[in-house]
Amino acid sequence: MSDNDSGRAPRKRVTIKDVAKAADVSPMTVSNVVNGKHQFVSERTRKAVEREIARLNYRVQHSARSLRVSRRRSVGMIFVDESPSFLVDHFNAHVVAGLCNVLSTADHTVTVQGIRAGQFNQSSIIRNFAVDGFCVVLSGPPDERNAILNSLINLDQPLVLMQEPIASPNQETCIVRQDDAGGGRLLADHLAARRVGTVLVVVPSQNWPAIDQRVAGLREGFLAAGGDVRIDVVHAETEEFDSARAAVIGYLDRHPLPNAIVGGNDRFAIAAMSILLDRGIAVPERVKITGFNGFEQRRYARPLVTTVISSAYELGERAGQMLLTRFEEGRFPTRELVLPVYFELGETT
Amino acid sequence: MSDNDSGRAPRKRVTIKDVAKAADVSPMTVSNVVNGKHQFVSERTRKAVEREIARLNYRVQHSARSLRVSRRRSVGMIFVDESPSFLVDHFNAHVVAGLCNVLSTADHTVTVQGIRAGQFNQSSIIRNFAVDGFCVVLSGPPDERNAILNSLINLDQPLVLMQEPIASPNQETCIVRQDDAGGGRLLADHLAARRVGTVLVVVPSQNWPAIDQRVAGLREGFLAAGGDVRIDVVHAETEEFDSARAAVIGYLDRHPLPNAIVGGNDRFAIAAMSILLDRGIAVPERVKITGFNGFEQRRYARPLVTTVISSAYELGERAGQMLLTRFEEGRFPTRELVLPVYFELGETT
DNA sequence: CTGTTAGCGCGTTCAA
DNA sequence: TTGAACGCGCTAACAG
Repeated sequence: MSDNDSGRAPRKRVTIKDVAKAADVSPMTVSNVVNGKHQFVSERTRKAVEREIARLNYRVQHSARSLRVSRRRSVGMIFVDESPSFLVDHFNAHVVAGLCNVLSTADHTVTVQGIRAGQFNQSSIIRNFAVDGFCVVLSGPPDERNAILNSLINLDQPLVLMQEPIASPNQETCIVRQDDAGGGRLLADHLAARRVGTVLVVVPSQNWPAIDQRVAGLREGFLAAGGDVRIDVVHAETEEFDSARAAVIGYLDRHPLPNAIVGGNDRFAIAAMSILLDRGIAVPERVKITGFNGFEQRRYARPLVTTVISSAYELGERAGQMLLTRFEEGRFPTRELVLPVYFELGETT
Repeated sequence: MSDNDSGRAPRKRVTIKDVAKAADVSPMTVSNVVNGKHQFVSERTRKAVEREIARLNYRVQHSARSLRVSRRRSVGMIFVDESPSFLVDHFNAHVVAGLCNVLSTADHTVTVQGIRAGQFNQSSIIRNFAVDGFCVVLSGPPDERNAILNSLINLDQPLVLMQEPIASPNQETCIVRQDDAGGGRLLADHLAARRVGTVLVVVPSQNWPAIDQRVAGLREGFLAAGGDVRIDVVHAETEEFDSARAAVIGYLDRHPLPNAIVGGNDRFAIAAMSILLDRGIAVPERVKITGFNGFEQRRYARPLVTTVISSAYELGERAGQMLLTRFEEGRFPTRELVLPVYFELGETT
């Protein structure tokens, strides 16, 4: 392996000084080489320094550099979510992936954390993040979200709020979201054209602003389409598949079959559909079904659900870009960015 | 919002000194309060200091603290994966969630990064991680994995390797994995008992050690069960649903229908099943199907696939615990940890 | 219980 | 093109 690690004694950290000594130059020169300030270093010394860096296996000490330049090259990604498996949601997973990939290209690092709304203020976790900015997905009822938002703002760092329907409250915060309400309207138009008269909407009881927007858009769309549509909403206790199923079963036990079921996301749509199929109710003939998000998992269920496609990965990328330009240019390029969503016809309508 | 942010001038950073001055104590006392060393601080001064901390909105400067104590309280989670959406895989998502939750409880932070095998050594990204240890999921062919492993070892930091079948190469590295081979054997036993004579195994061409283990266990199991089973393996180009479908279609075009199809994970199993259903081939009557992992998404497809359950979340938790005790006690409690897997009967066998 | 001193490793500033 | 001095904010070690 490396040439001289016979013992397991913790080798002393190799510093810029050590490299300087070995290459017989000043520490400053090493620093210039490390940071690519080649204007200040002759080709020959640079080569020599680089050789010593490799030989000694030198790596910069980020805490020292950060302390000096007060820049961490790092952003914190926070999910306020009741579920411990906050990343299992595909939306979240895509956002993180997009964010990470954009930021790592610019040599930045992403620190992830899921946290329950109730613990947010107690927890020192967020305050302990050593980052230059945050990207946050909030959930929970409006007043709780607001309290968290205030804590975040008090951190006094660049902040990207994902999927928040509110306006950016100040210069230091920027909204990145998709047009969820528009998605709801697309679904309403589609269903209205199919003469749907009663709709069941299935959503988690955990309050996600994006899902609220979808439902609001749905209502709005039906209203605009004229016709007299009855919309019932049921709340599943948790985000889980069985929880959504239970909510639908509860509803169906007490109400006539609706003409359509709209899931707050594809998982909920598929859960609802599974019950209809269990009961031999034909989809889409007797009941139409639509979901929301359009991630790959939707392919597992048949018939394929009609949905509205979210660009979650791109949302993450955009958030990353926003933060990067905020870091480089001192301000966000825009206070709000809204990505479009796309209607995707499946076999369930 | 906060009481005095009239201007948008970047407020100067509040340091321990500022708090000390305001509370009329020495910086050291503030430090002791911040770090909970209450033995060294009287109740009264502590209260006073805490009041000033809150009033001035003081937060510790982690780079300074880290520089001083040479401890970052942070770990890096790395996925060597060809897919940019590395977190969309439920296994990975669960691992991250488990790791994050355990570590955040101990006031540690997790930095995530997905990286392509080919870029690993070029990239300065990993070297730039300011962390106390790494948790890594490797993929790719053995020699490539080995090269990466060596780079990682050269970082000279505590290292947890997830899902690697190898033995821990040194004191600083620890293996955390599940018994994938055992899972393969469970599946083989089950299928052998159902008199399966020909098996198609569908795996991604990207080389995941865990999947190799599953297949090896499967072979072993069939061998042990006696009988003369023919096992064919097809490789899907990517990890995607359609890619798996294409691989299965290609196989079926050239071979008679196997008695069973085993997916390297549930997604692959479900993709294979979708083709059989398209063609009106009865599952499980004509072809039996099994998957691997048992995450919730498996519920979307019907019939429900028989599978082997992975405890990915727990794997992440255990990795976190390993690292924490390594940090606190200077050594890993064990060099290898193997979690069991569980057979889960579905409707496809 | 509280204060003082010193220095972690780096990069900026300025002088050579 | 290179070097020396200094200090970023914090805490270990010790002195009071």
